[in-house]
Amino acid sequence: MSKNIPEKVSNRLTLYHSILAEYMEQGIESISSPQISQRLGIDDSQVRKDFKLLNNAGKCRVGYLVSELKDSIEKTLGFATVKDAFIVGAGHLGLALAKYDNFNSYGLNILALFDNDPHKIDIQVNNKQIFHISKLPNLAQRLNVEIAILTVPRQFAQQVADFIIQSSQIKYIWNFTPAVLKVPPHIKVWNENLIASFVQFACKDFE
Amino acid sequence: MSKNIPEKVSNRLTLYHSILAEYMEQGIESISSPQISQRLGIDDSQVRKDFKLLNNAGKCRVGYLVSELKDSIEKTLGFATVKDAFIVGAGHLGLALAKYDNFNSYGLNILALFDNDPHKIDIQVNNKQIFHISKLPNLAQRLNVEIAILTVPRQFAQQVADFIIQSSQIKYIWNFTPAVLKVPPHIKVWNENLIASFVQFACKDFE
DNA sequence: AACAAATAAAGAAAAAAATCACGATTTATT
DNA sequence: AATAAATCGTGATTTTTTTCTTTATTTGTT
Repeated sequence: MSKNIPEKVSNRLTLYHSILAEYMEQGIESISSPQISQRLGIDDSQVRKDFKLLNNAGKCRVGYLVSELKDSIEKTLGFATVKDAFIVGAGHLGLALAKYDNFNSYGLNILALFDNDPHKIDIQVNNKQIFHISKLPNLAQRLNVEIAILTVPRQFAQQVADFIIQSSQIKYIWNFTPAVLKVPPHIKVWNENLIASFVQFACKDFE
Repeated sequence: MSKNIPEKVSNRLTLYHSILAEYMEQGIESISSPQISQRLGIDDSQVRKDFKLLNNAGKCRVGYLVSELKDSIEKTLGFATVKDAFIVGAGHLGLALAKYDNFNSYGLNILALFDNDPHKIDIQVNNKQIFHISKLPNLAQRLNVEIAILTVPRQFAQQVADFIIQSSQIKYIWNFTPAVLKVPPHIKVWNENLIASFVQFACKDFE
């Protein structure tokens, strides 16, 4: 479905999507590639190339239809395909993600949180319950969950990853810890590397 | 200093750095490119090419010296150059970042947090105080802070950005909100786009 | 001492991504 | 009606990034 969209393109598509949502709210019906490119500081032909992948034709001198374009992006990026996930680690970051501004409308459905701190157990966050980590394998199986969002402190990252990998059917780990996890080949890890992100930010723009 | 390192490379360098820190802790003195490449699931010649940018020679049949390599990465990515920053928005995400596992050792020094909720004012988080947002312009000037880390809810993102841009000397915004900010050309925004990140994760690995 | 295996180094080739350039089309303006 | 301006679409070009290939070096083994 969205397999053939390169990473960089899908990154830009989500930014376009956000701008389009804004235009929708304001009742603006069309948008041009230069408008978008200026907002994002990129080349306008880049924007058109990206839109071409969506098979969404624009109109000369007018631009693209906001609602059509927005729908196309949602279809292409699979926002309608719901993927269930658990958050592992109910610290500030875990709670922030549990409350994150409509992850749901992007296809990510967070079902529950897990932690090992007894004080946190059974608390509800944004309608999601916090369970003890020992309940994870059982619940993952019953609810058929394959994605874990790892938000524990760095020093526990590997052991918690080991635990969920060997005791449950979790196959995908979205890793928010700075640790580079060691995992078997059938487990896919996506590193949300905030340090790297900051370094890129810093390298790109400072003199 | 690190201007000429491409984004992708600096991203990988931080991952290498994390692995190297782990090797250091374990007292392992040398590391080979295949070891690293296997851990990260990338090509080994890629690793060597990256290291070549660091001007750090390896030794055939042995590999690279862990400590030398780690130092080189730190120098190249400017971890020693401290950049002061404010966190704007003391919600869960803001607090998570304020407590984040040694941002400091990567050159990011968070001085304080800001919020508009009276209940949060004057609380200390990880030795950093939370101030009312109205104090930001003054403090930014006195402390000479040019970086704001924006962690407010999406619906307030633009107005808060407008406020800090026009009332203070903030020049760089690390934007953790899903909003695509409208800013004047002299302001640099770096989007930490969690939605995009998830989409890439989802597109890359699911069938 | 000779040989085999692992690895770095470096250049070549391939692939991917971004930018440029220009023709075609549409809308607005004179 | 003619002209101008804005914008799309797209092929060509350039740049960047990744992968492949080969050679040389080092270490361990027979």
